[in-house]
Amino acid sequence: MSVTRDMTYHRLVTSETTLAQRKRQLVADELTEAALPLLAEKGYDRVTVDEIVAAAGVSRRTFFRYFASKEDVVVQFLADMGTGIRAELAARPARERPSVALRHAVWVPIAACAGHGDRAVRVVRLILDTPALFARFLERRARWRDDLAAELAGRLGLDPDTDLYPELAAGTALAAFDAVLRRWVGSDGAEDPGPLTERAFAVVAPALDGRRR
Amino acid sequence: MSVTRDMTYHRLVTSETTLAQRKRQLVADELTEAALPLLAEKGYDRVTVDEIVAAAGVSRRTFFRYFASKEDVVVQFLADMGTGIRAELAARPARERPSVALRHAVWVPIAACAGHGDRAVRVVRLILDTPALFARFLERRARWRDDLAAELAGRLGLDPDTDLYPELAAGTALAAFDAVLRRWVGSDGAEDPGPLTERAFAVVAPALDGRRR
DNA sequence: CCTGCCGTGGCACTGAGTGTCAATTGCTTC
DNA sequence: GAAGCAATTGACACTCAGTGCCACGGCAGG
Repeated sequence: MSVTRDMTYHRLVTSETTLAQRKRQLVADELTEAALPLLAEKGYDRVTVDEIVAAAGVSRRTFFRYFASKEDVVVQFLADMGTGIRAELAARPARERPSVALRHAVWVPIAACAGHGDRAVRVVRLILDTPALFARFLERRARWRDDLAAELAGRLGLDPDTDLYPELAAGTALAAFDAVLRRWVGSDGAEDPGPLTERAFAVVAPALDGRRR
Repeated sequence: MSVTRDMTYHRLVTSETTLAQRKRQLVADELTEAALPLLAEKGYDRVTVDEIVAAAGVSRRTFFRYFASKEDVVVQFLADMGTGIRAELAARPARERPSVALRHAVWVPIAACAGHGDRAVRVVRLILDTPALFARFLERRARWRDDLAAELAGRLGLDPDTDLYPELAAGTALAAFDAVLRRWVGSDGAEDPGPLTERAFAVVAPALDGRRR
């Protein structure tokens, strides 16, 4: 990206993020803040990009400099979650049972949702109910699975090309994630996702911890 | 759809499918036959719908009467597979272990792919490598999961609103499906999907057959 | 003051997808 | 065989997402 090259020397480093980066984040937030209420109220495909940019007060062209597609304005926040999940798995103790380590990894995005209350419920519902958004979400999820599988293979010293276990375990853990997410949004955020997650992993754990590889 | 109402009385019923339906299938096949080589060779997003219809000898407008989107010309065949999977699960003996019944259900689309040889390899590779197609594929897959979960709940007498098991089992079985499909296409169709499927379900079975619900 | 850099807006263009209508085809009925 | 009827098709126009290009304006440093 080569965001900043020369500026970095004299100023900041104090805040870990560049001024330009923060300005960029500001505009991106402005866009999403303008978009989400519109999309939630009228429905995804009944809102045009022109309406969004009009509400945000920027030009149409600028929108596509911040988001690669109309879908991304809703879904992009999932991107960094992927790294968060993998990081959590990497941070778990090496000898911890896979079912426990994976449960903590998957808990990262669930906690992020639960922490944002009704706001997150509305966004997730929008995603799950809009085919185009749901498809993008599943695409990201597939990348999460690959990340988790790679991390698992590394932690267990397995060859991911030979052994089916890593991607099966990752896929199974994310199946649990799906179930929890759906229940949670199905209850309008009322049901506590913590016990839900434990119940889901109780069902799935025998496959994750089983000795048969 | 109300395809035919009056005609059905006097003619056919012999072939179980209407003449109009077969004609429709003929045009649809013509389109896919024209599209797949083009897409496989040049890459999905470097082929326009205009090129496809030119190769097939129909108008652009007709294309969209047969396929709701450009993606569907590649992915549509997955739609009927969904019913096939569920039907297979419904046809399995009632007391068969879930891991076995689900393995047979998931074997339906795998066998369909394996039966079509190199042709299927190319299509599946195209789908897995093209983000837009992959996303659509995952969307279908999610519907498979819902179908399987509903069927499982029925067969086991579980309440799908209370019990997490049905959708977890369905999701886990499809995680196995994913792994097998990826290995199979990764080996250019050389690896036998049969043993692969058995290995995958051997890993996953403890969760599918476990008593902890 | 000038100069190079960057973010932005405006504009034109491609390509997917849809509504509408007129022409055509095929099949029934008189 | 001719008129009528339903369904399919092709052509045209239109909306909207997404992209390339260029010109304008602020803002740094010399």
